[in-house]
Amino acid sequence: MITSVVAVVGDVAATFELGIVEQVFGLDRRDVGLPTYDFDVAAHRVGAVPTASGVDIAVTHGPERIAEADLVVVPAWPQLLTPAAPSVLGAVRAHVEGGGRVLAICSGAFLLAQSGVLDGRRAATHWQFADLLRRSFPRVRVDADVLYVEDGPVITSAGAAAGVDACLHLVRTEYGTAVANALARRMVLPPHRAGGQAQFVETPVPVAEAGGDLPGLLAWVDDHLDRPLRVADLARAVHLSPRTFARHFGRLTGTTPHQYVLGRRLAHVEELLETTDLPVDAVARRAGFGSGDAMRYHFAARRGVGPAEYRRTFREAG
DNA sequence: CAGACTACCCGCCAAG
DNA sequence: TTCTTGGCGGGTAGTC
Repeated sequence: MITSVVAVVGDVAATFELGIVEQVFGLDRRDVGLPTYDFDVAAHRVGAVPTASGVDIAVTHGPERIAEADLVVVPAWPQLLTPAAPSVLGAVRAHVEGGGRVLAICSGAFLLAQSGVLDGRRAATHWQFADLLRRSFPRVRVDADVLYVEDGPVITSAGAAAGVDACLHLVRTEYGTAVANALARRMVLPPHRAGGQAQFVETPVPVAEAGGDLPGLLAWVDDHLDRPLRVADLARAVHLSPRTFARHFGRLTGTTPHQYVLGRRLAHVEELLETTDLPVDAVARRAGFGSGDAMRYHFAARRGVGPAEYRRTFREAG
């Protein structure tokens, strides 16, 4: 359970990325049933921190705040290879070694890499910096093609907006799909941005631009998950050949039609497990799986636990 | 849980 | 020429 969150900034703060973290962890949204956190911003020393636009941020906490946090977020590290203060790096390292979680957005992966917590781990960063990160920290397994990566206690994400997906993913793993969806609704994000993959997401972000009826089709799929939804049928629904449909689908969503449907089904399963007492087999059928066995197979593969245990965990967490 | 059957999907390529 | 389309093969993932 995460109750205390600290965002770490350096000599220059990135307002957009910091704003994402503030939106997710810094605002009181108890009115819609969302959890609240003790949220602070910390730097290597207390005082004014400039932003790229010249507006200063007043930072009132030093590195010692990191030790109190359950979650450390690095919204960005615009200094890239410029080393962070040893006190900050040490605190981040100790935090992870003590079992704490960290989340980096965009260039924030550079601070984590400096601290050593990315050694041997998969990591994402902005595509613009992926090569630099790889060359500078050979022990980090940089994945330039994903929105975000979760490797043990460490989550790293690509460019700024992917930080939103990473934050939602973290909230989902800590508090469940229902809470993450409520947060997404409050932030006016489409629910399917909240993907459903356990370890990493290839790019489950449908972009509502050119692509004919695809966005509409995705919404329709979400409302009819209990149907068979074969790829050939979906292709016919938008008047494309299966081959062309799959190509457009991949370009728009970064995943394949079948994998997308599977992801949506699993997300629905999670929600039903959390919010209803339906038997597991009934949950499977409602989510479009032909059998409980088929559903358990995928659920365990992506979530690491079986559906029954998943439900028990969330019921106990209350 | 193994095995058979089916669906998926990605490289390839000819055609428009 | 360059780009998109859509059929095909066949290895793989998914289903029962």
